Amino acid sequence: MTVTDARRVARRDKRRVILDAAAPIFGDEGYERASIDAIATAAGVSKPTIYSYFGGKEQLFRESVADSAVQQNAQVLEVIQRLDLSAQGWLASLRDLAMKLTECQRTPCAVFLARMIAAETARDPEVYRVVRVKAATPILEALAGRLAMLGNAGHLIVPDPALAARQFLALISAEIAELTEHGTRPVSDERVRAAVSAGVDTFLRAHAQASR
Amino acid sequence: MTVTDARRVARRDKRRVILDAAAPIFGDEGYERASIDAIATAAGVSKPTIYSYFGGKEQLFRESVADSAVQQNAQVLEVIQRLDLSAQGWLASLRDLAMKLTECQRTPCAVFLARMIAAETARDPEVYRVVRVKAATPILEALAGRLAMLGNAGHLIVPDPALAARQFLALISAEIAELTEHGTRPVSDERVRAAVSAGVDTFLRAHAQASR
Amino acid sequence: MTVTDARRVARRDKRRVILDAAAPIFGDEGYERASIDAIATAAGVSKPTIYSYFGGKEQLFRESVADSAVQQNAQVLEVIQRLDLSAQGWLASLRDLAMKLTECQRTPCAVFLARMIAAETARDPEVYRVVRVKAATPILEALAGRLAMLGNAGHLIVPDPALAARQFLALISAEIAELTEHGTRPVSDERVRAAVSAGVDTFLRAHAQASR
Amino acid sequence: MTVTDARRVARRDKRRVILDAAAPIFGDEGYERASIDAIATAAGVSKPTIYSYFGGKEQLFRESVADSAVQQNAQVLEVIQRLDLSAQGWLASLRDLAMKLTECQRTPCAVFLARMIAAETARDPEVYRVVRVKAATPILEALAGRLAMLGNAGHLIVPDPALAARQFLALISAEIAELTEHGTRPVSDERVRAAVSAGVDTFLRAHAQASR
DNA sequence: TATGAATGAGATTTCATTCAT
DNA sequence: GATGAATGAAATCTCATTCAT
Repeated sequence: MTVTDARRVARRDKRRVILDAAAPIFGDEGYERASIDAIATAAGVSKPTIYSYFGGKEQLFRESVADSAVQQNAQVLEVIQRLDLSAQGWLASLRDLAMKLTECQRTPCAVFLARMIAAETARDPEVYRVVRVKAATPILEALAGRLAMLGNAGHLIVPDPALAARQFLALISAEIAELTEHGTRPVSDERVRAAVSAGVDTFLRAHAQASR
Repeated sequence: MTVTDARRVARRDKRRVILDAAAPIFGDEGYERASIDAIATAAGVSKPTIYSYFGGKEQLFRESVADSAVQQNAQVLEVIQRLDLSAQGWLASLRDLAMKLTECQRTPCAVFLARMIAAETARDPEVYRVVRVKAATPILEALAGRLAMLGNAGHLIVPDPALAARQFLALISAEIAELTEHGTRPVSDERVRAAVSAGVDTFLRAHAQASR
Repeated sequence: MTVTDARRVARRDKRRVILDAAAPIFGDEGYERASIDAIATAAGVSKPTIYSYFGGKEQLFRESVADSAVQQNAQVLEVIQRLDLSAQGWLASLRDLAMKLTECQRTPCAVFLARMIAAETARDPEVYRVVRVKAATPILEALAGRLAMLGNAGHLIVPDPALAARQFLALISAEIAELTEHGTRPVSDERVRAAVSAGVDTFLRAHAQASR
Repeated sequence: MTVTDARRVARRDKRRVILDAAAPIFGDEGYERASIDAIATAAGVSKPTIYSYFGGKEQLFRESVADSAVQQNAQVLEVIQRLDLSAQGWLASLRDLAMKLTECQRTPCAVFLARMIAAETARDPEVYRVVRVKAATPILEALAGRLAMLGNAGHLIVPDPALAARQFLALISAEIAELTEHGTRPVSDERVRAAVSAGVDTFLRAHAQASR
């Protein structure tokens, strides 16, 4: 490995350290309240270092959002790909998928993304766009694909898989915000499971085969 | 009318003027970026006047949220109460209700509330709570009541009206965020109508009578 | 009593009420920190009333100082006039006078005056001047007169009574500031008495007749 | 000298510059009227620099008082240590000491301290305490020690040196406040000398050997 | 390259003072 | 004559950003 390579790796490492420090602070405080000072301290670097790596607060923020979106995407895609399509297993596996997706949504990373989209998209539409490109769309497409497979296999009626995917996500989280008081109250897994299940039930009823 | 009454009215009017000026600024800029200066200028009063009426930025913000929640509640409740329960009318009226609710959700007032809940609840959980008490819960209960009536009338199967209400709202807005790119892009009524309709369709399929 | 007279009395009463409210607030907070609002509330009147009676904060302050000086003067003069000049009584009476003067110095009114002179004379020399005219000089002259009488009576040697008066006051308070930590600590009468007595002793030694 | 050392020196220098700028402004204006802006301008630095060095107005004030107390202490201790104890010299030297102490008391630094104690101790008792620890007590002890030496040498009768020290200071300044109208009027050295001398005379009479 | 030091700009908040009733 | 309401001006303090080492 050459000296230059070593430097490039060091750079990448420090980028990672800064991004990992930035996300929870942006997530907890919001864009405005989050101070570069706090991020620098948390990352164990000095402020000018952050400026040299990212250029400014806004850019750091965007990269932080994009980075979280990528992480979120990877996590969720893996979950989706595990859906069992077999005749015996698909139903239980779909319920399981719903729970796993809900867990992913309650990850600090996902909470951060959701908050930033809601809070900062009006100020900077790029925030929404980057999350859509790096997470929302791939996730929806993957989920739509899997639901289509369930349709093809004759387990469900899925005339519009993309729509079904969106509705699936909407239904399984329909009760979550109220249940957790927007993330300000801890809730037992039991109750989360019940809420998610109710969403899956409705989804299944809406897409059931006539015979069922 | 006595002098005191006149003063009380003047006070109330000025409160209104300030609240009306504050909501869009908080909504556009978020709590931190919104400056008292800007709100004062928009309201046509001086900064100290705002402090004398509301005590401080945080209190003004809370009152602004509460005020918007009350307005939102009034608007939505009126829409819900217009649901036609008759055998011939209920289906078209339910579709119409879904559209009207969606319109209410895209009102500046509702956009403001949604953004503030997402952005500021982590900082101040009271934000979520006041909106729940003054808007979310009454709206859900009213909607649940109406859906129950549709159940009683034999038009739909509604074993859990409160759940059905939440899912109804979730389904009709499942596609809206993506469609409008989180409110950053204008969208034709046509496309909104299609998105809402798809949600209603799914809801109906999930709650259909066996005979249908 | 005519209507006009009644009004004049009412005016004087309200002046008194305001002055009585102002002195402790100025005394506790200092000129800058004391707010007209607080004084108005304490006096049970509105701010504009204070402005109509006194013209402004600075004038209210000056009148408050002058008023306290007059009160202080009256109190102290009465104490001084009670000095017993008789051969048997003068010594005990002088000790008693020293204690009474010290008590007068620890009165809220006197503490207020002392603080205001030290704190505000640099900003407004008139503060010192008015206290000197209305309190310090009359008090010193009265005390000097009494000490001269003790000299004439042959009890003490007092070649310069005015100087002796100043030194008497200086000596009896030489230990007080340290003892009370500048008024921030309560101290037993016992210890105050001892400190004052030590001052009187020194004074007596310095002005003793040869025979003593 | 390393880079770190150079920085540490630079920091210390800038601290000094700020403290030197702050003392006269606090002294002239008092705590409340003194503005950080004015101090920053006088020191030739920006406001945030002051905040980074001292944390806030209150802390800057305390450090300013402590710093002045240390300076005052150094100055006065040096004067006291010069007291000549020899049989031929002590009397003239004591008179000289009294004058020098009076000059020290009229220094801007001492005026600042006296004013701040009187004006701000009620708000923050720490002000008095720090001055006592860093200046008043050491000075009194040093003076008491010297007076005790005069007693040991048989020049004066000094049964309680600490008390004698306090009274000495009280007597030599008994006339100063009135003479200078609390520092608002310039006074000839001649008159100051006479006032101080009168205090020393009384002190000497009170502590004279029987033979004298 | 990385950093300690410094700052310009702007935020909230307070207060003495005046106006209109 | 007395007051509720309103405001201009100024205070403290914070922060993103840059410079010099």
